[in-house]
Amino acid sequence: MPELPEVETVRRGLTRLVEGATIDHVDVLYEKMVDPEPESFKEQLKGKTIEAIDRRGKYLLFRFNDDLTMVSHLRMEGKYDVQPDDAPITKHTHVIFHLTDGRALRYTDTRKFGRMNLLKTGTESQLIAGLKKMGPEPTAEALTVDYMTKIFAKSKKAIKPFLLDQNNIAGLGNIYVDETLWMSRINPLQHANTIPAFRIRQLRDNIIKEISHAISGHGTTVHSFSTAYGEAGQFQNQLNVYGRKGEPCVRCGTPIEKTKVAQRGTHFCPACQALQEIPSETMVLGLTGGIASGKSMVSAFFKTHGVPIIDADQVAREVVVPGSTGLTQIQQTFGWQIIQPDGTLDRKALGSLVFGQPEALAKLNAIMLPLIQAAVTAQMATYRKQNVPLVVYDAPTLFESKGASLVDEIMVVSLPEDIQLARLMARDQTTEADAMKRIKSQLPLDEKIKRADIVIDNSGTVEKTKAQVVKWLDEAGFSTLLNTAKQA
DNA sequence: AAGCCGCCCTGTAGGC
DNA sequence: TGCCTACAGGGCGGCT
Repeated sequence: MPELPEVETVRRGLTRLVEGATIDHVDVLYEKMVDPEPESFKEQLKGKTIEAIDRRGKYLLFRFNDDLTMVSHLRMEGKYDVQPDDAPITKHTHVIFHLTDGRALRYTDTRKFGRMNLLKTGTESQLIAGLKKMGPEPTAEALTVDYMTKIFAKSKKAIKPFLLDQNNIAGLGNIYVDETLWMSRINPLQHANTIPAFRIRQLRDNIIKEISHAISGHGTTVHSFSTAYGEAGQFQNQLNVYGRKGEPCVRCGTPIEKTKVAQRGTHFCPACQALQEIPSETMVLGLTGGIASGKSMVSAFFKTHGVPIIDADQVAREVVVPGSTGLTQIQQTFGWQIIQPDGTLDRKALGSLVFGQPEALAKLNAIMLPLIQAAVTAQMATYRKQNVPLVVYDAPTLFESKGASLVDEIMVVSLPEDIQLARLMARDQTTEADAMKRIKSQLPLDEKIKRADIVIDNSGTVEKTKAQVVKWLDEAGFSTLLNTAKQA
């Protein structure tokens, strides 16, 4: 089912194959496919040369000499291919453009949904209903934050059919809508006018990014799409939710669900993309990274800009202070030996009990993780109530401790392993073997990067790292925070 | 006016 | 094995 990236892939392929070619004559085998009626359609195209092939949204625009344009929509299954003129025709071939060079450009379409309209060049944007009202192309230049904000405020529609509507944004279809909503953590049923400003911005960035990546990957092959060369696209290997019903969410591990929204099969993660009854304008940024990666420095940098920090390590200590239910549960599970004479938790003793003991560690996690999650969620709720624009959740084990679905965006501080090793050895005065063991005990960096929205490269100077954070703050719409810090 | 639904088509997967 | 139904989904026309 071609969406914009597939149509663009077809356009590029066809341009290489038939630009400059001249039509000898045309056969129309399925009359309803063309407009005007076949006799006039064939007559007008006789002897015309293909000067260029353009695209607008999911429409192809064949430009001929003498101000003639053919608007072609592939709909669900339409395909073009170029064959020697005498090659046998297949069952679902409906239109054949015989070229003067002995080849033929053929249009095949099993379900006959595609349409071709022939008209005077320049009139197509008025005469073709779909082109007349079509929204901007999903590029950084055409799809502005201002425009998005304006159209979202005006519509009560569920976001899924809203994005499928070509009058709002050109080129998105069922697959890329599911994908970009997952990337942006928006429930497909969320009403457009209830989506907070920071999420609109995320969604815009993700749409632009996803469409351009898909074009680079020559489109997605699901069911039947193939390029003009008859090759399959590559992008289906990069889909995160579409067609992945029941498989774990790449980000948080919750099984992907499939439902029906606006008559369309709809895939989403029920944890990451929860429906927001009372949408919050507060954005929570999850900050993580490997040991000695420089995450703490980035966290401190946010703090100097007045961004509140929720510190996962600190919360983990708070939920086991003397008298807490957390400490009681741990004592009941592991015995009095983990309680010090002053009533506090003996971390060293507990550590040695669970180190290298998967079962004991699982028991400890079963006690700790829900307590930490509850405490963190409560802190987030407080900030939301105060309408704080940005909060950072600083969590070294964000993914391992199931924190990924609690946050709105994930930033990973990244460092090549050799530099990380050197920094860790210098910081903690440990041996190489010991430092390596600790690095290897964590989720691998490339796995974290795969699940991240933003990666901060900390292999350079501190200033270079900070500059990347400043750039993100600016692009994410928090430039006022930067100004505040400068004045302070 | 905005939003919802059925229709256009055919092949295929899954249930019984 | 075969028959039946549901499903795939882009865009448009018609209805509320």
